[in-house]
Amino acid sequence: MSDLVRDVRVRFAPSPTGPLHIGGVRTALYNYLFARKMGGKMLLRIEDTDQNRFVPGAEAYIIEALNWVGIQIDEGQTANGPSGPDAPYRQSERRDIYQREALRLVEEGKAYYAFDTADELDAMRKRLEEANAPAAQYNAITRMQMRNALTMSAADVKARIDGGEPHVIRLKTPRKEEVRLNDIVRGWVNVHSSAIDDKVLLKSDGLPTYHLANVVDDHLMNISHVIRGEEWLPSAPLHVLLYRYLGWEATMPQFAHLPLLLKPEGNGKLSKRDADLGGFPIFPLQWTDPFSGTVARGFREDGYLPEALVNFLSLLGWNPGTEQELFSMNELIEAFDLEKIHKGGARFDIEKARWFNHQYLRQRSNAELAPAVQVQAQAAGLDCSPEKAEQVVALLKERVNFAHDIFPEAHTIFYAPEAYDETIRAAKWNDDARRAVTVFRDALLTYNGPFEADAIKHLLSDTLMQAGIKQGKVMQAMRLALTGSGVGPDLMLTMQIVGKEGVVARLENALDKL
RNA sequence: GGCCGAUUCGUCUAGCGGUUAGGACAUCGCCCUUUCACGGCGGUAACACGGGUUCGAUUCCCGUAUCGGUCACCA
Repeated sequence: MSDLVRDVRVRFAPSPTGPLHIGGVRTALYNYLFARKMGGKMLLRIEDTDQNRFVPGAEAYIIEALNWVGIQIDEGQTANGPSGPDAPYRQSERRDIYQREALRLVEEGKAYYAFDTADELDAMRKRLEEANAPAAQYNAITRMQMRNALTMSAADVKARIDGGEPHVIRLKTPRKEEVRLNDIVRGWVNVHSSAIDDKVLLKSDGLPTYHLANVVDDHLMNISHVIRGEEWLPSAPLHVLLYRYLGWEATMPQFAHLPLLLKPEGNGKLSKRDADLGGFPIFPLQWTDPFSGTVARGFREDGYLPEALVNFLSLLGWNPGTEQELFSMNELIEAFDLEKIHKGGARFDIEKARWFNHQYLRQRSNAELAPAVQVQAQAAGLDCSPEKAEQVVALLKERVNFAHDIFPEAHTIFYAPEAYDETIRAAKWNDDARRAVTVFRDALLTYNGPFEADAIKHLLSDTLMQAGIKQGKVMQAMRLALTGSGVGPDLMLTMQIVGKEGVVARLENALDKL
């Protein structure tokens, strides 16, 4: 580790093989929080070195998803193309660079050409397994039985390459060497080089594998910290070795391997299947698979607010050590600290995400939420003014977790009751109740004041008092008459929104049917 | 299986040798309220196990168990 003060530069480097997994979103978030906290830069690099797994639309999806959650990219691939001094940012467009470095390793004797076919590799692994070898790998021992530059003459190798025979470049992993790595999250990790095999660096299609590409790019892009998922921990020592062989160890980035997101229950890491089973999303945005047409739900489409998702995700694997639970993005940036990232995996509990959504939903203004109600009302063929929508929001937003739950919750406002709750009717509908509804209706008929909750409340209590009826005894019945239900939001406000004519009509209908 | 890593309430977590082991979600109860919800208050609930080290271990070390990751010309 260097004591040199180095500009913080981090990258999020997803592979465009489909929609971004929620764990990837968290990785991106942690990178972003750290970059902002340190006054550094956040890069987005597209790791598309596997042509077979390329999925159209995936890159655009990733960019849109990051944008939606509020992660700003300083350099890298954007919706408008590459932006920054190290372009291009798609690895498929940087193949010359990787080839150059791979060749350099070959020339320096740190890597070598290999010509083994897939079948030959399979046979080798099978043989080793049957021989009960601890691990079936292509390494310092087995490579001498394979078809590569170490077992062939230079002339033979050259002839094969010149003749166009498919070949890869493999790392010549040292036989005995302790590789150490000081991970910010996990501390020192030691791995013996015998556990690292002769990984393919450059594939036969001329593109690099992840290992080569990420090391080369992180170096060239001056990445100071590699913050990535724990699934990379086992290959981190290999990357250290690569930095060393490429002569870049002095400026090697620091590593921080993040704990995984686990299934809500049971064993294993969080998968799409868990999401489907649990009825919740696992992708930030809805995704339509371009091949099958299958649609996967997204947090955004499911009604989650981006700030809620961010807050929820931020606390899955990290905690500032205070008892604060609600954090804006800026507060997260302020509080974020790589040292406080946990080591253990975190189970994904959607209940908590819902609670966060509730918290942020209630912070949104009525005007912001009103359109959601209007759209649903109109879709249901109802007339709903912006003013009415706002009133409905004001009345109900604290009762729900999602904006789209407001309209259904407002059912008793938009629709006069067609049926009445039988239990409440049996318990509360009596002579006093009928009389209360009658006198209130009569009072309403002659009432000319403003039809607002406060005024309605006074009118109601005055009327009931004059009729000698105890208000508490009949309110439940009044609610039944007005809404058909025994439960619901504030009745006076409900009446205000329904309007005087509507209220009178409902009362008369109740008198008729109850 | 080899290698690497992890292990505090059901869940997310605080804790970095001495605490009545704290908070949040969920759950239960009470209060508020004409009802439900929100909100407020309170309750139930955890240091995986076994050895050490120490005056003293949730905390440090070693085992065991369990879980996870990884062992591709995928990332």
